[in-house]
Amino acid sequence: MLFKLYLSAMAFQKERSAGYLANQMARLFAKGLHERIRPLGLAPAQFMTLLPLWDEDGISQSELVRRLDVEQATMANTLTRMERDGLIERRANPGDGRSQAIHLTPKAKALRDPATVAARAQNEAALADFSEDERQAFLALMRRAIASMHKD
Amino acid sequence: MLFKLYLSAMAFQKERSAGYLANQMARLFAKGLHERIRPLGLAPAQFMTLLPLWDEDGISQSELVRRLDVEQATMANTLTRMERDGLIERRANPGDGRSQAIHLTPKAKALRDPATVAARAQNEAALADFSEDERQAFLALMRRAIASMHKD
DNA sequence: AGAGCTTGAATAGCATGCTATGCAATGATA
DNA sequence: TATCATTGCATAGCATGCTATTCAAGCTCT
Repeated sequence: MLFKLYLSAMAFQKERSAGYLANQMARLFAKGLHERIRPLGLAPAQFMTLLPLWDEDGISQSELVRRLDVEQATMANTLTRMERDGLIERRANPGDGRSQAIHLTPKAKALRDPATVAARAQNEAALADFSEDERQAFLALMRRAIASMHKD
Repeated sequence: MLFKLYLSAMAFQKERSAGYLANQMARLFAKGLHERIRPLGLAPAQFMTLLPLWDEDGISQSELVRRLDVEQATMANTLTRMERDGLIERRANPGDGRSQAIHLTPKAKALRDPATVAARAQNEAALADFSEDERQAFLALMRRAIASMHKD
């Protein structure tokens, strides 16, 4: 197997790299979603942060970090921008002086339907020519890759 | 089909959203790659930018933009950081006073092998439990989603 | 030649993410 | 109870990306 000796010198083809394609795909998803929800005054990370809050208002920042799997500092900054934009309020948590309860404003509550519709439309645009089986397979493969990288 | 009427009000489940999974997957790829190439003094976007340059030294910024599909402003900033880090030089292009030829330093040329090995290792970590067929299918599905979003 | 369009880059400003720190409120334990 | 560890957040600093703007160099066309 002589070719194995030359593996490290072989051209690294980005079109065949899962990481390269994942980056490009994620940027296109974010860009497309941003265009669709910009009229609502939302940015992608704000939409993502609203998802758990629409289901359960008043959870803490640390709970959001757990559910969305981003770093605490990232969430703190996103919440600051959402507060600035009138989407959330940080209220003192009576039970624990360290944590704050994140509450949605009426404005944020009203965005649930249109924002959800926009996000579904973006997913549909990406998977337009996928069959139902292909969609399920694609989601399953992404979940496995995520789980595999999470192990480290 | 009454349920259709309630589609917009249905919970948007992030685990079933291709865009959400793509974002999470891309972040994990970038984080893992960054850890692996940090000892080389490289960041992910710098590695990506080196790929076309290792194949063809001296191309222009606009050519890099075309090959890597990022915005011109993004590339300009990445190149500024790479110049700062001693990876590239911007030289005047004799044929066209507007463009500059991007040339690799010996330091950048020497990083080709170890950086390529690191990137392959990250892809392998993500796809560790994928069969060869699954890997090919995964890459093909990502390329199709990218192409579909590119149409807009 | 001169006006106007096109192209290649830089810069400003902002959103997302990450790591590293620092700090205050809790909790656990000797 | 005094000390130490843990937990919840904020902030600083930086890398990537994007849009919008500006500027200079080339090109076109009359």
